[in-house]
Amino acid sequence: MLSSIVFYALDKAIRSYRRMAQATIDRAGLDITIDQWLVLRVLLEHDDLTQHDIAERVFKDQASVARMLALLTRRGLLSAVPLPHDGRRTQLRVTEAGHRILAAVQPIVLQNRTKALAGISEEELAVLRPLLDRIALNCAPPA
Amino acid sequence: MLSSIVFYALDKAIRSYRRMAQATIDRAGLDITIDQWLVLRVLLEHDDLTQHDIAERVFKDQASVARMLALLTRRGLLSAVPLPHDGRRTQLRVTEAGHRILAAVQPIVLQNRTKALAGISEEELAVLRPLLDRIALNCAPPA
DNA sequence: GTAAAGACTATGATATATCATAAAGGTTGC
DNA sequence: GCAACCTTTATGATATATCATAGTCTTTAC
Repeated sequence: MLSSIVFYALDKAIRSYRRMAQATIDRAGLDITIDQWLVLRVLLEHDDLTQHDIAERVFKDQASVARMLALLTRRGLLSAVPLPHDGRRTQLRVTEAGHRILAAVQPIVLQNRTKALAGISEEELAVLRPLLDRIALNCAPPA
Repeated sequence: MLSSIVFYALDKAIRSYRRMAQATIDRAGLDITIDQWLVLRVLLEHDDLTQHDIAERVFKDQASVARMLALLTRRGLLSAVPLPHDGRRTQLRVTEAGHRILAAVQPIVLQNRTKALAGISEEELAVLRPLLDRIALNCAPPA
């Protein structure tokens, strides 16, 4: 049975969470995806990252990050100022509008996490985390 | 920290697995995605499902399933014969080529699972499963 | 029987995932 | 200085995710 396979349950859990999270953001009238939110959050704290660095932090592909940055910039949530010492790169800064939307999304995300973890104890979470890390590690490319 | 959040670890675990799994299939010279494989597997055992039924089983969207079915049919892995008693639907049957690719992928998938779960005990898995199910349930729409 | 309601599939629009690669800039070795 | 190499970004191609909706067919209510 499909349902007996742990990877199926894994996939289902994270997808359920993402759907629920996006729905709550949409319902709040906020025009941003959770992936965009994640990237914007990272940039809030580090404005000197390459696309590759960002991709590593959010565990995405550089190409995906490139397109998300372009989108965020087009939407005015991010500004890209050319860096003087490296003609390839830009300094990425969250704009005023970006800050506003981050602030608006933040409490929603916290609520979502609480909702998603309802009925799960700290001890159980403490078991869960290393297992997930182990799976990721087992599947990581040889480097 | 991003890394301290269980959902991040969840996302990373399943993505790592998917990347690894797809890489092993590609390396074996098999031209199929793991999502297509999943759908094909379901159809192997049930050829009388609607797209909605299939979507539920593989936890995807009906629209995604529609496109995957079109693709699988275009590639000759699936055949769609109109059903006499319902002009909207077709009977979906895995073709000979479909059977061959399923058979070729099967052992790879088993190896991948083993690899991904290396160092994780049965008891740990027994803890993991209900936690994942609980998260999915907590996030499920009100119905 | 027929009109309304419902079920099923297909598709448009937009976003993300992934690989591969092109294009441009930077660094190193000499 | 320059050639070879490396880094960074952008983009093409294809697949999937999601919502919304159109189009078709079936069922239900009456």
